[in-house]
Amino acid sequence: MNRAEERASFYATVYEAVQLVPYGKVTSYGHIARLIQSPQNSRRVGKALKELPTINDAEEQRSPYHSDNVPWQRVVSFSGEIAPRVPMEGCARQVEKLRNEGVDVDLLRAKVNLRAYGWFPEEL
DNA sequence: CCGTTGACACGAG
DNA sequence: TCTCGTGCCAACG
Repeated sequence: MNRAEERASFYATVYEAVQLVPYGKVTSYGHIARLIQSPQNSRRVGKALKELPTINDAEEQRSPYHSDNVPWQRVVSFSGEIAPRVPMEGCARQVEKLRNEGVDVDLLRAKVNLRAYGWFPEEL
């Protein structure tokens, strides 16, 4: 497998795992990494989500995964904090999406209570 | 080859 | 709780 193929494979695995996170629940980047048997790659999970195409770009990129069928908003930091990013707009969208599905978000800290909304199964 | 970056994790204090 | 330091690892210049 060359590098591009390895990357596509890794990303697809990440997206499939993220699709398993239940509506109204959240998990962490590190947990997704563990679920896909790649515990050292939590940072890369974030990278994969960052590069998740929009539904419009998906077709052109031949990608079956896009921001409308992968619940990217359900992945947060290990502390429950919603990862800040530039542009900050993305972060705000994540907060809104979570609130729309009933997840309480501490708006001041941009943080979710993992004890109430966390989803951390040992295995798939 | 090296240094820097980044939607991260985690344990010490 | 919260701040820091350290570990990780692909991607880029």
